[in-house]
Amino acid sequence: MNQRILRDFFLRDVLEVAPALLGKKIVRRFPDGTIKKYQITETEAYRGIEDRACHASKGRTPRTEVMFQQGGTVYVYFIYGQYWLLNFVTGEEGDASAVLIRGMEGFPGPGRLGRELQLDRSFYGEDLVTSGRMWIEEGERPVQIQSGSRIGIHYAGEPWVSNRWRFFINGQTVSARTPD
DNA sequence: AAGACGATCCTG
DNA sequence: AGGATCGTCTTT
Repeated sequence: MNQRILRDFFLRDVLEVAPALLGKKIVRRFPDGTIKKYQITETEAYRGIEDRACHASKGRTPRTEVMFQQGGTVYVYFIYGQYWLLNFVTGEEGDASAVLIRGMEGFPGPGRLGRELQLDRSFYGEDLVTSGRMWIEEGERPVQIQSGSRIGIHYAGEPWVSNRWRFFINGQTVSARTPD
């Protein structure tokens, strides 16, 4: 039941992992020792260097470096001077794909969940399979999964802006803007 | 060295 | 509708 998700889960195509994460729980052990679990409600897939919306499409830089590691690695980045966004690397080493965690129960929105989880630079490169402060556990299987286009990537152009690579659980609060 | 901008959120 | 706020990348 409270079973940690292991490496194999993450070593698949990001388009399999992103919807499969819905309903699973992010488990966070905070610095004071308390442990909280949050059900994942919304995700987005970013699929390697060819995906113009994916940060890895800019190549290997200090920022994108961990995206090229094996699945199960955490990729966090700081944006708009305020928010740490949470991503899980997927696939084999070199695939450079990742899932953006866009919402979790009670905390819709990637910025808000990052704040709740008290993310910071130190999570860059964290391993979800071995970490003692953040990992993933099994959860409820979603009744229905919906999809839509990804948010905030207008610059990417076709087909990337139109690919329905955002996934969310039916009935859950989702990101602002029309859930086409 | 300087400028532009972003996988966001909050306020008015 | 617009401001906050700063790391990263691009351009000089």
